[in-house]
Amino acid sequence: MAAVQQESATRLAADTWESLFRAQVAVMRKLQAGAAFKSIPLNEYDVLFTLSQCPSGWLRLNELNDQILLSQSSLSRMVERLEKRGLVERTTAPEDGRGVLLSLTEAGRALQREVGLSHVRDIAGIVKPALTPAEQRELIRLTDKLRDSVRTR
Amino acid sequence: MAAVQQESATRLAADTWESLFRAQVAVMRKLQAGAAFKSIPLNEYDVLFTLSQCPSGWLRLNELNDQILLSQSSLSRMVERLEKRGLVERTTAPEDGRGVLLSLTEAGRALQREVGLSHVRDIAGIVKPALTPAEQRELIRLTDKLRDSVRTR
DNA sequence: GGGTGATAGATGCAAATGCATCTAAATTGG
DNA sequence: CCAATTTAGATGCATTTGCATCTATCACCC
Repeated sequence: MAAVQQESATRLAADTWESLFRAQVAVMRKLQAGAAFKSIPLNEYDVLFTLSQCPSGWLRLNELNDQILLSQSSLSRMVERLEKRGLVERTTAPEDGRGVLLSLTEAGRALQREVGLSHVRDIAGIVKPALTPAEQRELIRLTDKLRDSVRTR
Repeated sequence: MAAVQQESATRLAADTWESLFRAQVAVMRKLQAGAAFKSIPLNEYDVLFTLSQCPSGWLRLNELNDQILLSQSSLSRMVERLEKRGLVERTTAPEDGRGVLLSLTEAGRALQREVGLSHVRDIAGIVKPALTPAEQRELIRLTDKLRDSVRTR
């Protein structure tokens, strides 16, 4: 009996992830086809966006890496490319000679804002007709809770 | 007033996607670090899994492509690799000479089962402590609803 | 039925990715 | 205070990815 409950709890957890993942794939496909990402790939936009959200304006490379689904080496090279294109600025961290601090340049901030507007429009076009505001708030609550749990263990 | 409500509804939709996406990234990071994916990358497992779920056992390449977050050409080549490794079988579709039908070989099915077990364990270890069963069911309802809405428009 | 356009996959090629490894800076332990 | 370990990020290299394009089959329509 306990084994059965254990089994179905595990099954439920797997179904939860499966559903979350498939929804993410479906939305992502739509977004990538949308207008916002002709100018810049989603991964790169995500870097610009994350930097734009950062309160101090500067973020450590490894902290950025936690937010982004990319290996350390790939992120290192992507940031190198973004710097070469003048969208991002790099400095060695003042308190840690190994570390690298990143921030948006003015051009990077401008591009993020521009793409971001278009991106938000695309998202709204997908999410608003799918879920009521109350459902959206509940979904935020649940996914935030899930993420917090992952980060703190 | 209407403009303001419009504005905040758009904002809410963007926040919803943001939260869903970040949760997905956080869980995915954990999963990729887990034991299940030493033997096979997640993308490839996803192909095996999707084929294993298919009722008839056969799936068209383009239908598979809808489920998987990969370009058509990348999927084409990945399937080529999987075939070369003896995990997947290809046939030309009987009713459409352009189409390709896919199914798991016995080896592919065995690998999917093996990795799947380990994968499900990893997922349960992440999801169960994060959300109650009721919350998980609600999350499934919302993400299914979102995905259905995306697919039908 | 034959031409016209659409659709399913494959392929050449340049760019991006990840693994393993390397360097340099910081932390730890004696 | 120095050796040993850990951590942050960069780099060589093989693999994977996506874009553009190509081929082959199918669908449409006059």
